[in-house]
Amino acid sequence: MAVSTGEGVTIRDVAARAGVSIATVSRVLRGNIPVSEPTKERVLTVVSELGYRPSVLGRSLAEGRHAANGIVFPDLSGPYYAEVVLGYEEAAGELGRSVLILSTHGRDAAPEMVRELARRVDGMVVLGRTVSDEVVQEIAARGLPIVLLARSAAGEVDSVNAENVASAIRLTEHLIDHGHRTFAVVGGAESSPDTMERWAGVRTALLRAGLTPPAEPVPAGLREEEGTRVAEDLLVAGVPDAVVCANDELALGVITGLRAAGIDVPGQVAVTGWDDVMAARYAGLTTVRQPMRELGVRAARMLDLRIRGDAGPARHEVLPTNLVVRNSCGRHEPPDLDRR
Amino acid sequence: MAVSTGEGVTIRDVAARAGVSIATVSRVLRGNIPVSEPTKERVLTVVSELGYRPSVLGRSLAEGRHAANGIVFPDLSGPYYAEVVLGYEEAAGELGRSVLILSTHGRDAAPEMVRELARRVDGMVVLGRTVSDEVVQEIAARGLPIVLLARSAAGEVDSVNAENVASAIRLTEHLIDHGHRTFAVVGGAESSPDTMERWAGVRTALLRAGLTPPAEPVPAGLREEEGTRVAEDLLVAGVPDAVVCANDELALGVITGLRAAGIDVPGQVAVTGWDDVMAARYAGLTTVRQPMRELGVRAARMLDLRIRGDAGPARHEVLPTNLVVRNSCGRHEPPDLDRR
DNA sequence: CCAGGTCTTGTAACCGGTATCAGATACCGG
DNA sequence: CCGGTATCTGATACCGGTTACAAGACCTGG
Repeated sequence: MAVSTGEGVTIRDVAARAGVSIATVSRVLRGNIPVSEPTKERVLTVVSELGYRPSVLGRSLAEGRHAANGIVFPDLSGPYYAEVVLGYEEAAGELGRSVLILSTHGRDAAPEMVRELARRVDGMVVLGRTVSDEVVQEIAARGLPIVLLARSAAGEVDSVNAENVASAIRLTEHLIDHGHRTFAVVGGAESSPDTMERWAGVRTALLRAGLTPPAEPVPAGLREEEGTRVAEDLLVAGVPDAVVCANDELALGVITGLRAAGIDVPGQVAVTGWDDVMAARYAGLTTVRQPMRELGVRAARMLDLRIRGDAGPARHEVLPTNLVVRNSCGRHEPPDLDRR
Repeated sequence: MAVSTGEGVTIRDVAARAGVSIATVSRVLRGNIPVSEPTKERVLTVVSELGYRPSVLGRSLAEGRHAANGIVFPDLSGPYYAEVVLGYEEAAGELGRSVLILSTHGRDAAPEMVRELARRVDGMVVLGRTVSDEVVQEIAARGLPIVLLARSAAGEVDSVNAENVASAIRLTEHLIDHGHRTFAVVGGAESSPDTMERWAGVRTALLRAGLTPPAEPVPAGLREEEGTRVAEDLLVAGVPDAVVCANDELALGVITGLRAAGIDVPGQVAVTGWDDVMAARYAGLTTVRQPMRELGVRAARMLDLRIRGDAGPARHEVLPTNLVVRNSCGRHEPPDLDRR
């Protein structure tokens, strides 16, 4: 009979009750070394009687691995990181690995928290600029597989990124086609390598068209409130033809701010975002969609390869993105509100 | 000099180099048992020379605890779960605990995955109806602290919930004030205890007003596409005055579907959601806001108490929610687009 | 000068598994 | 009937920590 739910039952209990040594129990359970049929059966019977399940800790200590992956991200607010993490968890789960998450929230203790995480996993994904390159290098040098996501590759470390430059060029060309001539770019800056690439794309397209790119991005956090604040600043500094924002939340905030001041969007100013979050559809925001979930999935698979011992030079994957044209960049005929 | 980055350095290496026993090293590092000043200093010197950091696995095995919490949720898509998880991670992090996540995705293997998670943590939060009560009870019976979130309390288990009934009554009364008389409720059903409570509230308010509540909710998953599908069904079955949806995504889908068929929302039909996601603001959706992040924080704290050995009867926290009136329930003067 | 107490430290037994090595048993052909 | 070889299995040394127990050094008061 099942004596208990299995809590506290150790391999020694099973061995004693089955009249075998712990080594034999281990062999039966792992299945990698042959055990005679009658013995195997006896052990399995006892295992199910006692509800025995090997301790994860004991096994991990003996095998020297955790069967767990980590992922570090700045924050989960906004759909972007949440989707990436979800894709990551799903893929990692299918590969039989648990997932430890760590959100840095820009805390000062972030490097120490990341190091701590590194001691609990067999490999980890670092999302965006959550910790410095030094910390990443230090951990990688220790032999822990790392995959960088949405972050320029540092040294010999694998990375997964969404395509930024080409999409930014397409987006900017579209705006130019609408007749827009003066541009502002908002948000991002060095804290986010992704946005730097986008701004480079915008710059390239403008120069190609013989237009003057903005000197530098208007500083702003990647949140709605920041967008409305920036809108007010733009009203004072002079409103450009087009405002290209680092992400959708920011763009939506800018639109709200401009409209509150009586400015017609897109009549007087075009505004664009990045990511294609759900609210972007309802606000008619022109934006660029990136395969958020897929980014997480790819990172998980890439990491798994390394954990399984795959060597070789660093790999860098770049996933394609899509320009999604809606109304906020200027009216089209007929107004296009679908998801494209 | 620092010989290495600390990888592979064990307590025995430190002990040997400092000329003491491993017990002494352990004592110095834990600080719970006095060690003479000169010895302590010598040990600490070696520790920093070698960059020694105790193994998480070794320590956990010896102490019989993981210093990690788990959280189980159905999915991360949509802001609701993401925000809850984020709040949870933040609070747990401050309490010095790592966070393991598990998304069930409605997989058949979910119970087994949850059991596996349970073997890796000191306690866990179960969100919504991800696994059956039996599994929850089984794990709780094993002595593992569990907190249920957004799920009716099963037996003697702690729980955190957002208030549902009173808000549903307020929402319904508001719709009745608008003059709506026939109602449909969409989505949820038994798979989500939260929605059952909401429907009970709707029912109560309708009965109080002498109106006939809908026999049962229109079945639908909690996603936009499901909403547009339901809208089509409603067109055939006859459109009610008001459609109360289980969450915002669903409501937005319904609105899209109805408008595509030429129905005026809110002119001909009122539609409401639940959660107050970002898109709800841009779509002018009347909804109920729940403190998603705070739910996660409370669950983490409650769990931590239990892990620290706090006994006593099961606790149940209920957090307040807010009715957020916008346009989708009927025109107000002046149209109210703010967040309220 | 000695019994008894305090401080400090080392020894070794855990925690719960895995894996190596060697011994026991059964089977084989010569 | 015997040595040699597979096949199974047990004993035990790990993995890297924590901690109970005991012992040695030193100090104190009677």
